[in-house]
Amino acid sequence: MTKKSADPANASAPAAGSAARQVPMRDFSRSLPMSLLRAREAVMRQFRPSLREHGLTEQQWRILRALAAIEAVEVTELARTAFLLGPSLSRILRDLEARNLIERRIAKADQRRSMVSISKEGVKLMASVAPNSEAIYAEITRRFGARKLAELQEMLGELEHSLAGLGSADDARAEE
Amino acid sequence: MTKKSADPANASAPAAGSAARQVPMRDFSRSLPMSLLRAREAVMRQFRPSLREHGLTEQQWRILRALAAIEAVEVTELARTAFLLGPSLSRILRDLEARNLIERRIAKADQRRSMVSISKEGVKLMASVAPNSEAIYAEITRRFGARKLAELQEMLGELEHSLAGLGSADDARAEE
DNA sequence: CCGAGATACTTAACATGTTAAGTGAATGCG
DNA sequence: CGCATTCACTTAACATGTTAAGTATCTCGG
Repeated sequence: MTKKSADPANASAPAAGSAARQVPMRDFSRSLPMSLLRAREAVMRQFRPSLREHGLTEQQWRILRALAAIEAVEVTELARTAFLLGPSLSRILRDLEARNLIERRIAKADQRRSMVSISKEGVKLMASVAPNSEAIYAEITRRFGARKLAELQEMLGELEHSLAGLGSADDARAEE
Repeated sequence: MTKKSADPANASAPAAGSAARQVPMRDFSRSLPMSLLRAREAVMRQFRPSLREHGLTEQQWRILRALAAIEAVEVTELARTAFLLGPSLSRILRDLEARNLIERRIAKADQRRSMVSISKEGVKLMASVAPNSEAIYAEITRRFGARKLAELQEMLGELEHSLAGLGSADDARAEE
């Protein structure tokens, strides 16, 4: 495990065509999406092993947490809360229901909607996971600093807000 | 757009088996992983349509960008640069090679390693995508503010750094 | 009433994330 | 030299992300 071939820092000879040089791009490792991806991965890396011990994925855990705070929700509303796309949620709910961690019933007023709620078993599972999860979060907070953490989340919220309504709604360009 | 706000006619009866609200945790929507996820999604939502028009996924684009800066890399090194796991990279490289966007050859000194490089077609494709991509990035920067963006990325880097070496190496707790 | 359009999901299809196992090639050590 | 280890990937298997269709239900104008 010595050095990995060359050092890519300098040199940077764009090889074949000069097309790449005509459109110079930022150092890709410093792009915002990459920064966000790496930071999130660094955080999730802490939680995954604990969740895995309880047979839960990150998304399943998100759903249970979202359900724990309310009586029942429609699937669409749950998708927004847990930040999952409909198809993902649909699959996960099917599995969680098969494991008896959640319950569903059709809304009486509207046969299209189904109301989802956490089951007693789901609550028990949560109770066995939550302490560990909270401890990990506390350690992260301790390492990074509570104040900085709040600042970071504030900035993330602002970023999200400043991009709201750019590409989310179809801009109806009629450009085809 | 009928409002779905409060109680949709069924008045959400206290529900016989409702087990919610028994495991107190932080408001889950304010957790760090969720903040990071939402922020990243808000950003990527801007890029995906453009990439899609060129038949590229986000990950494929990351790989091409990483390759554009160098002559050739080993797969393992590329995985680190593009922040992809081995198996994902393996599949994507197979597809990119089939599309003639990259090239591969076995390293002479070590038959296990394969050196990957971008092809001329790959460079051409990049040249057709990069301007649009840069424009989007510029717009994001404009909206959020260049200084704040730099600050944010600084903090993300610190977060990543402060968590380095927590759960990455197996802690061999022997706690079971 | 009725049928066109909107809603609330669900399925399908393809691509990636994630972990575990497999394969072939180098290395190190007795 | 022989062979167990380690390495550098690749496959496999399952779960989710992402977009497009499909299905049943509801709403509303005529």
